[in-house]
Amino acid sequence: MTRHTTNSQAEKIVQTLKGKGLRVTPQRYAVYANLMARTDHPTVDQLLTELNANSPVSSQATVYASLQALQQVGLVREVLLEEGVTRYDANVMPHHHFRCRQCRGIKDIAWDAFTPLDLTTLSPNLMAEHYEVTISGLCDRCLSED
Amino acid sequence: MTRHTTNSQAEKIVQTLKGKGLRVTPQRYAVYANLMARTDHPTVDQLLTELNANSPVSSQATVYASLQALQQVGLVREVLLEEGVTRYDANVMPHHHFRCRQCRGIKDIAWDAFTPLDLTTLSPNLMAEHYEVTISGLCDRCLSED
DNA sequence: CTTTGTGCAAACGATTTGCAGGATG
DNA sequence: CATCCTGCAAATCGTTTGCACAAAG
Repeated sequence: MTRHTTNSQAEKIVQTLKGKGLRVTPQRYAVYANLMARTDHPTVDQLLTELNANSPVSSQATVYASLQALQQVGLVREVLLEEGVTRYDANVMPHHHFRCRQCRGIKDIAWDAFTPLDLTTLSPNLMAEHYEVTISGLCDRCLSED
Repeated sequence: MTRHTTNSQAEKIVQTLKGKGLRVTPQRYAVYANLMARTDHPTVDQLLTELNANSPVSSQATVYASLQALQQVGLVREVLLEEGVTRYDANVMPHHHFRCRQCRGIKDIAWDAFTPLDLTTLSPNLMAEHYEVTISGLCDRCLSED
């Protein structure tokens, strides 16, 4: 029994990649599986460090390439909430983000946490298609640490 | 009569800078005045190009320094909506952003365009202090150009 | 076996930094 | 006139690219 993924989960990830027309390489698999297993939207550096923590799995350039490939087929997306920091997220369903102003951590907020906004009244000249809310404040951990 | 700013507007900007404890230099003034006069959240490059369009006003390094100084006293803020692109905004009042997925242009959306969201129901463990909405779609120009 | 991915190192672009001379209050 | 700002060039950081070899289907 592996620590983070059962065989059926692994197989599911392989099928997802194949279904999108991506070749399944150990590196690509590792990047996607890691992103799927976490909800903290890591940076490339964090991802790379964790992948290679035990044994070398992927080079930096390949992580970049993998993320680009995954992004192009819509399995992964970028999260931009902070200057100079690009984070990646395997949750491509619409959702909101909470960012702690102290520890800079990020938490997903369920899409239905809010009553849907009415985009039709925005402006007759704009075609609004999608929206997301970015919330800032203090997270549970930083609140209790005061 | 100048094109973009009357003398009283210029004086107001000088007073704003002084009020925040910033020395008023031609470069700093130019950066802030330019940002105040536009609503399109330019990048450093755009800002620099426009400032020096007629006569040399500021170096690149100084624009960066000016923006940093202005940001620290809360007269200017960053807008991050696109990978690798940092934009600057002299409108520090809370407001939302619309981003056109075609021309990549950005429009401000008034704060009261939406009924206020209820942040209290988010989670008992988070202290949500602020939020902003990011909307995407097609802007008026791109809609009519189809 | 053909196509695509990987890893390395060099290249790149945006931002930061060190420092000497110049302007501000 | 003490302090802070400016401009230049070099340094830095994240990301991309060129290319030879390796792996996937």
